[in-house]
Amino acid sequence: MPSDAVPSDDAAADFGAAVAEVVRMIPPGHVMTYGDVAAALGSRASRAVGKVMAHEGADLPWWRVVRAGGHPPLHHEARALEHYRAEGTPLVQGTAAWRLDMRRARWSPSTDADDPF
DNA sequence: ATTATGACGGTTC
DNA sequence: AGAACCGCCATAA
Repeated sequence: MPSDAVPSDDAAADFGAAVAEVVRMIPPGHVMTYGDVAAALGSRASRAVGKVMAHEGADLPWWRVVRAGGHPPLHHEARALEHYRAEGTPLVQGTAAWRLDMRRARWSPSTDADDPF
């Protein structure tokens, strides 16, 4: 049965696993934009990243992945806010809304550079 | 191959 | 600040 393998599952898991890996290495108190995550994979598929999160993000700290500009993931801002306050993510106050302080919250995988290659 | 969609990004009005 | 439009990439049908 090993000769069968699972091509379709492998192909999708490649991008999905890459996204999951990057998201999992984001430290608390910091966030990455969908575009940054995609850029870390060498792609610009910010949308594909979001789709992966929606599908496999159930096991990932999805709240550490936000949109550009400092806005949290759509349909999840309330839940994300709880996590940000709990982890000490720098937030900025608005008149009727809040946003992340990208200047401090934005983080990059190269910052911690655990990757030898 | 083609079409439509998506937890997006950026620009423009 | 909010809405509209286009661009970009990956996935599903």
